[in-house]
Amino acid sequence: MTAHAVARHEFDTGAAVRVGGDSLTLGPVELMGARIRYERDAEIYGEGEPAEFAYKVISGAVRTYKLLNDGRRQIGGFHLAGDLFGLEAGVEHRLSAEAIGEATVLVIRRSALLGLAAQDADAARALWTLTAADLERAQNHLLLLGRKSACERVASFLLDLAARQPAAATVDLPMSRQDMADYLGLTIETVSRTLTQLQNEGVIALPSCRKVVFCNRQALSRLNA
Amino acid sequence: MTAHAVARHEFDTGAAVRVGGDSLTLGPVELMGARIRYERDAEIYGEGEPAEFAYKVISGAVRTYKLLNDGRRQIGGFHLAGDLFGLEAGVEHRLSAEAIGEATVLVIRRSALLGLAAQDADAARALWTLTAADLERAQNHLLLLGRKSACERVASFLLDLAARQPAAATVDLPMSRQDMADYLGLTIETVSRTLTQLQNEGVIALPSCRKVVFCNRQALSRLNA
DNA sequence: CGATAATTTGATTTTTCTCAAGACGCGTGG
DNA sequence: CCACGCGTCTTGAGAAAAATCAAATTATCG
Repeated sequence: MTAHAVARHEFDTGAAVRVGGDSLTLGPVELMGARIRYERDAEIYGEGEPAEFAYKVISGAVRTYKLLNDGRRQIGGFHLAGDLFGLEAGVEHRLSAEAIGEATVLVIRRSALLGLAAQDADAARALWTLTAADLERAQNHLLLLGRKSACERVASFLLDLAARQPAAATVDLPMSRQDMADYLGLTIETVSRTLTQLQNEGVIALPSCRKVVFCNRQALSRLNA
Repeated sequence: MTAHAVARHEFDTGAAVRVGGDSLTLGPVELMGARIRYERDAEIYGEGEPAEFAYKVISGAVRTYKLLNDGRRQIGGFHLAGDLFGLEAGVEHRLSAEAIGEATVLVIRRSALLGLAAQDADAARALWTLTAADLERAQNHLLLLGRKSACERVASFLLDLAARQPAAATVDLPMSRQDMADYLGLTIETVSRTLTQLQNEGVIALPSCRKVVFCNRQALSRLNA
């Protein structure tokens, strides 16, 4: 597939729209979006709001989540540089989104995507495929929350994060223990204790609380079940 | 929307394809599928198998699930009469599917749907929307598994099931306690105890272990959080 | 350097799981 | 029609996992 096809049909707008660079001519102009910078914990959109835009992380990280009426939170996913989020088939956002630390995102008008999909079958297929990828992630997450132990959840999480980060030496945790807990269906104390336990077992090292080094990836994979 | 539009664009093949009847002329012929009957616990497809078909439940119920290597099971969803399942954007099934009790399903060739989507933007949009609906269900399920108590999980489950069943008087449980447990991320004992507890509190009645009567729907809704 | 927030650790409680036994339901065959 | 056997469901007691409450330690930021 050509670079142009990628830009048009997989909405890899990061490649198409090297905003700040000089390649604005690549990709259809409708896909251009403004770059927006959000500060730590800033809301990007709320659950139930009209889904006027989809987003792509340029730098930083974003969490999407749902709340129960008493404030309990379930984080659906963490979105790192290059990840798309907030794309909806329906008219409203089904989760809320917030910046974790400072984050820059590219904003893409949903109507532009819909218009493109109405014209171009490959584009429509690409939108479907993006949503299907979200679904697959959610289904794996269900297995984690429904059937894995705390230790297995943490191990799965670390491996997943590592697989998504280019730099392989040490994994960076852009999110707090609370965020991890709310993603893993645990408490911060359990997350912390589990990390400590993995460290004591020599499976990982924690040079700082936001950095993880894999000392025994095989042991982690076994825990991944 | 006309009946024809429904058939073409929402893949409501049950309406279009009254197989065994005489209305075979309704709807595009590609959407026709064979009716297949599965017996109790029969596998319809397995995780990782090529997704040659999508399915629609005609009668009975179907469970879709994932397994961990040691046999732990997470049920992703229960599919009742009228529900579509097994539709994939990618080339393989991401969960396994089995009949719960005896079930009849309509089989729809995936290539027919893809072909239609390639021709017809509305059809393509409908496929996307179906996958998005699955995603929404999965996201609500994540909140349930990650953050709700056993009692809240059971209450949510019963309300969800009731909302999907036409007959409002008593809710029918087509699945075993084990199936419920594997959907709710609990054990059969906890499910059973929770149902008993709700009965003792006067919130539900259990005329038989597969039937539930709501005695206090408001109390259930409160538990739904 | 100090204040504040985040993380870790400890003690205890709660929830849910596990193991075990008994009850119930259902189909089969006498 | 009833007895039996088998699978499912319920109930109980105890154990385990994770949550909660609390305090101490460490990191972060001005």
